[in-house]
Amino acid sequence: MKVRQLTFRLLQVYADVVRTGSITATANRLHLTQPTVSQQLKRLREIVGEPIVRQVEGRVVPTEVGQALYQLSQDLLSRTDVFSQYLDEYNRGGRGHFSIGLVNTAQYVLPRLLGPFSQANPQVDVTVEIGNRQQMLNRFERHEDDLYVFSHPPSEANVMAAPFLSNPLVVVGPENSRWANVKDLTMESLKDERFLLREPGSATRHTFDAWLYSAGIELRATQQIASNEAIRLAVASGMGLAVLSRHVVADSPKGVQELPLQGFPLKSRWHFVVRRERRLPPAAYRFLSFVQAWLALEFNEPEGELAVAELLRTLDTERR
Amino acid sequence: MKVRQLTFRLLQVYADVVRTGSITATANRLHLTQPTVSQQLKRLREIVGEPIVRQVEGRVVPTEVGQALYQLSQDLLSRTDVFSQYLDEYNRGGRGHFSIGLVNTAQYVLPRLLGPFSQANPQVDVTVEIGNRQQMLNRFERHEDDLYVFSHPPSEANVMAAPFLSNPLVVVGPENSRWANVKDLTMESLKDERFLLREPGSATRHTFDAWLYSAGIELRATQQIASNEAIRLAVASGMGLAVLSRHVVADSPKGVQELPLQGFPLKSRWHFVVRRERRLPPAAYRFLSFVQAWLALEFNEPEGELAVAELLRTLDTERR
DNA sequence: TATAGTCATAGAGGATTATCTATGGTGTAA
DNA sequence: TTACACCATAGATAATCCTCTATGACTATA
Repeated sequence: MKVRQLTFRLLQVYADVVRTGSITATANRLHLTQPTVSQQLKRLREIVGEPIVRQVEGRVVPTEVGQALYQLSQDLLSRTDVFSQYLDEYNRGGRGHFSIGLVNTAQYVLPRLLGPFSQANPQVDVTVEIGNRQQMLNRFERHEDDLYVFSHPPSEANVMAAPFLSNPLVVVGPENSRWANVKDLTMESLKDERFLLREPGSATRHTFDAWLYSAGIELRATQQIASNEAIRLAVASGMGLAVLSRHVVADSPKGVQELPLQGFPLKSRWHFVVRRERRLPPAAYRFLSFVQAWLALEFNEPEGELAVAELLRTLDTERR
Repeated sequence: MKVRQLTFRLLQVYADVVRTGSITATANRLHLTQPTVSQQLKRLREIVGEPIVRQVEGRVVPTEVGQALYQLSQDLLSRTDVFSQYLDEYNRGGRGHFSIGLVNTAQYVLPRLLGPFSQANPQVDVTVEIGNRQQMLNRFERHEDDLYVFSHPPSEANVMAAPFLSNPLVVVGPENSRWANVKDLTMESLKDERFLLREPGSATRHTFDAWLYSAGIELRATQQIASNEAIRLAVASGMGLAVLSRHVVADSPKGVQELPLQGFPLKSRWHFVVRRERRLPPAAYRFLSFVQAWLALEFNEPEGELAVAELLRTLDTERR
């Protein structure tokens, strides 16, 4: 058999001829003329190298080989159909895979979005990558993920960012800290306190450093700890103060409390970041849509909802 | 997905690209140029409507959709391959089906050919139709079978017949018949005996009738019985004499014996009969080849072997 | 035995495909 | 950085395919 020349079209036509038992009927059903169908059959016979139909009492009936061919056709066509359905589902975003890269702090919030999404879309497989800002930037450079969450989006051309959720940075101290009820508390008063800081690659650290710099303040004592969670525990045990995302504290606030420092909370927002040139997997698109709806319902973040909507609109116009 | 335009060739090329991870390598393996393969991929992508490969560190790797497509390709190609193998086997005659129509007497001999053949070709499915001459002629007219065995082939144009086995018709009487040892026994002596005859549609009857007519003899008493077996039993129980194929008697000779009548045995031969315009199934062809060999080995019928060889040769030249 | 329906074949057009050579871009590795 | 390997694109050509109309052959039914 000359497999190379075999076409799915031929199989489709052939299968219909076998079903209807008539060349003319198939021609009508498929909006072709009768000679066209005849010729398709002829070509298929040449490909197979063997007669596949013959006429019996005015009906077109498959030969023995033809029957085997018919079964093959049905088999192949239905499998192709399954794939086609998979494709549709994939394009609808209800199936498939995407990966999302998170900066550390975002891991305290994103599960609240990813959880419901996965529940609603069990066929979607999400890979979550977590690291500090610098690590995520590296992944971003290498195009390793489909979607990123940054506090400060990399300022590159062809990058789109949607600030979807506020990420207030607050100063925290241990429970019953002596600064807790001080009025008009300023950084000046705290500069002799020991501050527990994230490592330099971290976004939280970066933001705080920038603020300190612009305020012209230099800290006396600092200690570097690479995990928000470790910092929270250290603060609780009285090792010092720290600047953390309010979400980190809100998540399990035991042993620490927010201090009412002037100028705080520092405002920052998490951004969804995507590359313009990279085609976003439909599942990721669907996730963004999901987030948009969820923001309004659960997070009361109308601005974020708008930003995501805008992002989706841009993605829409870019992919066709 | 545009299934209509999908080709097996495209899938073959694509599958090879995925396996090798290189367009150039595939081009070499398939004896194509690199741009050709590139374009095939492009076309396949257009058919699928989705990117199917991308480049990662110099290698061509399938996307998520591409992986699903690869699996599909493997699946479809291997199934097609199975069909292709079936086709080969079918053409070799080692697989498939044919039907053979036998006149009654032949059923005493043909099992000795069909049995070994089926044993040697377990994948071949044979339908055996049995009837008297007239019934077989009807089937023959309607093209109902692939192959026939007649004593007297229908004299039609486009019919080929190969006399493959002698079918001597003998006169039989009961064991210890008083005619058994008579010298120079003639029909004249027997014309008062009762003869048990097959029905008029039967070939045996027809041959005997013709012989009687040419010999100018008319029988006194006859009785018609539609089965060779029943006739044999009736003869054994002394109801009369009969003309039967020697094969019928040889098969289980109890209670009857051949009478040494002058002019007997009447010579006749069984013929394989096929229509010229009908393409013989390869399995039937293989059966004829088998018979040819078997005739020499087991039946000592060199003439038959030659006739079958001649038939096969003609069939060979007619089908290409 | 007409007649209507069904299929095969011939001929022709335009569209699509398969394949090539030549060339340019891009990323990898020395 | 340079060189090389690899892939994409453009342009061209011959083959093939798809589809049509026209027509002839066969078959079953009225």
